[in-house]
Amino acid sequence: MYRTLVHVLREFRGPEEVLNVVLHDWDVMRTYLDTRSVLVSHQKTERPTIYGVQQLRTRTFQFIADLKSPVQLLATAEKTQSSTWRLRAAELLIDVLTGRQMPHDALAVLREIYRQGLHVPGYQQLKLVQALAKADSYEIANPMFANLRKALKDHHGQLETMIAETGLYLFAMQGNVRQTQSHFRQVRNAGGDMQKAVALLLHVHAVKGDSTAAVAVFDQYCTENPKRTTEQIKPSIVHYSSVIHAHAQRGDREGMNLWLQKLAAAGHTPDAYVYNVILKAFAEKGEIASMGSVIEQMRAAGIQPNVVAYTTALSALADRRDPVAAEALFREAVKDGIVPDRAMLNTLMNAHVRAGSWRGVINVFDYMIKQSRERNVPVSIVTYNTLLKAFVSIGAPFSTVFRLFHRLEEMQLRPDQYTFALVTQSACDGNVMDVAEKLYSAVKEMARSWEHGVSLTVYLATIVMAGHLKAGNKKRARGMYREMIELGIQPSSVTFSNIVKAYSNESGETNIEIAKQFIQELMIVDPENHNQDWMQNARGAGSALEEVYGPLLWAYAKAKKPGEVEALLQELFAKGGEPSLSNLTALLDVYRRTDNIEGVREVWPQIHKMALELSDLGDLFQDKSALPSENTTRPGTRRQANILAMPLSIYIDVLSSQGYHAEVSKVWQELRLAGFSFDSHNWNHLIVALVRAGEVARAFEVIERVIIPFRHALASIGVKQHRAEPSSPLLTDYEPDPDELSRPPTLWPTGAERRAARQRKVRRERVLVGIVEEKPQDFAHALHILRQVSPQWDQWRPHSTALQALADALEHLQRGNLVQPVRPPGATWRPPQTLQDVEERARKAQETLDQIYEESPSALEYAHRWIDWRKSHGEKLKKLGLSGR
DNA sequence: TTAGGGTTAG
Repeated sequence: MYRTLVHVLREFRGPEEVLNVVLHDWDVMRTYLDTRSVLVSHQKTERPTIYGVQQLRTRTFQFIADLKSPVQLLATAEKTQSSTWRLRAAELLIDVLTGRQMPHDALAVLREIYRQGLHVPGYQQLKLVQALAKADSYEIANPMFANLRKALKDHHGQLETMIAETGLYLFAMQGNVRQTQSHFRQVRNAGGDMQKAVALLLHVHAVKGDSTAAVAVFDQYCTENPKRTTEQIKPSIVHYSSVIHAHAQRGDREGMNLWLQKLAAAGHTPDAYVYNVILKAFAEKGEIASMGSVIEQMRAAGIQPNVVAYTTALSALADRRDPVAAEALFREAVKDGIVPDRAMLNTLMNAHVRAGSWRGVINVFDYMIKQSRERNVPVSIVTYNTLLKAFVSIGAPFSTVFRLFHRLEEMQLRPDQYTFALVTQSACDGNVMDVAEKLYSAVKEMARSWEHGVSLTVYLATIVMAGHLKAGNKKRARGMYREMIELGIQPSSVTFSNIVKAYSNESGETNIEIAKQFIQELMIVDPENHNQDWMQNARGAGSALEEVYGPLLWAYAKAKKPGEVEALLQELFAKGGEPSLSNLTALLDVYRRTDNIEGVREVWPQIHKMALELSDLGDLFQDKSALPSENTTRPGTRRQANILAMPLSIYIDVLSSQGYHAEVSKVWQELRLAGFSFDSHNWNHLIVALVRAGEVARAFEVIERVIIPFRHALASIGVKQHRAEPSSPLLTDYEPDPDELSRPPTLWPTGAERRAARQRKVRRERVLVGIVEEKPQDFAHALHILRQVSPQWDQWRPHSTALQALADALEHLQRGNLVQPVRPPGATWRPPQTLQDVEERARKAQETLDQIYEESPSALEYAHRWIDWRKSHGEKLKKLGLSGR
């Protein structure tokens, strides 16, 4: 009867009337609705005949959740309803909202009823703490739990058990091992639910990546053997999956496989959670192809990838700095029926942040703000942290970042450890180390009590230490390192990498030797002290080794010491490291610097092959055509497949300087056909290579047809001031503005450009004095401005080495000479033999000049400007030695 | 489906 009544009321009177009737008949209704009632908690297992109870409960909750503003309703009721009514309403609303994972709405209800001088029972509040913890809102959940525990400390029985269980949940989710263990004992002693308790104890070790501890807990408390001790339980799939998670978290694939086998042997089939843990392990290692096959397996097993699986895959694409692939996958997810949530949108936004796609960042952010207004749910600190990261990467002045940081508090958003890390990073970048130290101390102080939900991590300590190293203050860096050890913070491979980098980058043999010695000491295995814990991370020991050895490898490469590079690589591989794009490129570079063409020819194919494997994203997509194609003339929208850019520049440079011009052209074509894209450095190297090949007209053409249009297209993307309210989080949903591409290319520095540059400078200064205040409501405003004053397109220009080569060639042609190709060692060049020869060459030189005038007028102007500039600055240039780019 | 998975910092 109630089921029918509730439906009819909802249909004809709306959700408010549903609530009214439920509260009016509360004495009866609570039997069906209250979680603590016998009917609800046992109906599933013991009273299957009254299954309608579950339906009534689900539907009623759903209808009540449809209320526009529960807080408003309670506020109005203050004048019209009794305190009993209001209290019941609050309890019910909190039940409904926590149950539907809307803890922040539930919190608003709690605050309102508290304002009215009424108090909700501890049960609902503890449930709310758990829901907040599940939503990662520890900064709210922790103080709330601390207060509740104090207020309820005299209660015994059920509530006491629930306090212990809530604490267990809260600390397990946060990875607080000590508190989790202590609450686990409390739950056990109070006779709480051991299935849940063991799962949470396993979970805390999983979060920490401590697989040894997880296995120990499993062995102690779980057994498939029916003869169990009183404290043992029969493990469920949840327990197995936590142990798998623990292994995944430290990048231990063998351990994962072993526990997958155990899970299967116990009669379980991997579910969505298990698959997602595996997926995450591959995502961390950047193994896109493996992720593709896991997703395929999921589908074959009848488990459709859900929003979590897609978010995991998106984060792998964000790590690759590939926002276009991320957008394509996001689109495929939506097509697949996924409803994107906050985490998924944050990940998409982060993909843009990592790639420096500022327009994409602002678009997703604006979309999320719009959504949050419509749904009346505030945007979380995670989103603001991601935006803050954009400010830090674009190089926003510290004053700007600091203002934004303070604004967060005004907006009642609590900064967390990520926020502090980002602001501290900005302080280090701005070389205000005393401020960085102060921020560090503030976090250290907060971390002393768990209530703040902020912990002092290896990230923050590494940021500050690296800041001191970059400022050249080794003494303070050492101090920070000592403090890490004293506080029991395990330094990571990144910490060590920064130390190695600092010494490797300094000139002088001693420093490089110190760096080498430092690594040797790190590698000494002492099982007693567990002193190699730094190697354990989700990306695996190989990646940790790579991070530590990397800076030294490059230092030896720059110092032209191929023997040292080779020896170090061998050592790295012997220790368990693997050939990577980065370490092979260091080897390629040292061979280039020492003119070792055989070495180059040996390494390049390995790099090429590796890049092909790494850049293959196809497996991730169901629809293989979902990825936008290459070779579009619009640089902002190309898939970022430029992982080969640096080794390619090195390779081209070697080949062309040794006279192997046909090979340059061959490799360029091959890579283009394979779908790789080239960056500005590649094109500039190609210009130099073409001049070395005697192909001067084609060298000019590269500037005319590639560099200038790219520069122009990228520059004009920043021109638009207007920010429309986005209807989609995807940039690719917007038609490109035809104006952006059709405007004729301009040269720098023409009058107009110079004016524009001046304006940018003025605007940048306005940013410095606090553009943040201009639109206080709009957090992304400063980024919107910065994006325009900090032009990423500036690298799309002819570099000085390219201009130098072109200018030389031009003058050579103008004197009537042909530009002779560089020849391979041993090949001979025949000088002109007769007068006819000379005339013929002069005629050809004139032809080339004509062709350049005809086809590349803008490029030619660049070269002329360079020649003029070189004449006036010739002496200075000689002194400077005309360094590289 | 009230125990487990995804988002942000070096």
